[in-house]
Amino acid sequence: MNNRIQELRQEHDWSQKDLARRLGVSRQTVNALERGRYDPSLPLAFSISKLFALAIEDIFQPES
Amino acid sequence: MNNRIQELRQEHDWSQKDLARRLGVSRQTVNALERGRYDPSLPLAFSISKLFALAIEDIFQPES
DNA sequence: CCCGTATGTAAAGCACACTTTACGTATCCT
DNA sequence: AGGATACGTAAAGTGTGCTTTACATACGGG
Repeated sequence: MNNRIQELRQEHDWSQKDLARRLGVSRQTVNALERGRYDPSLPLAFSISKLFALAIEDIFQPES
Repeated sequence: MNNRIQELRQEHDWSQKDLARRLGVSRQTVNALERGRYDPSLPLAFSISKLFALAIEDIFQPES
């Protein structure tokens, strides 16, 4: 699962810490998501989607 | 997180077992999702979304 | 009555999503 | 040089997503 989190975060000039705070998760979680270490839960994916005002499908793309 | 899985499955006249097979998960997983025992992983949410040809947002709605 | 199908649920186990604490490196500013 | 900020990562712990096996109930068709 690829995602555009880092790209979107940088467009907003937010640090990982800033984004983490806005999402209510730890900075390490944001880092892990950006680096593709794991996928977010569905609720967290919705939070990200709402924060960036984009559809989940516009932020996350399944591998194949 | 509410979802319309049962409704969509029934529209297609599929048993939980049928749906599970199409999604590549166990019947118990489909049952648990329909009954709201837990949310699917993001990859599984995408599989469901593709199977029913609907956006994730049209199948899953965050509680608040 | 029996059999097959559909559904709900439980227990045990594994992998992953996420946390806190902590440490390392790089960069920038004074 | 020193301090602040940003990022990457590791280890240990908790809870959840999903599996397999298994059992129970209900229904419909022979």
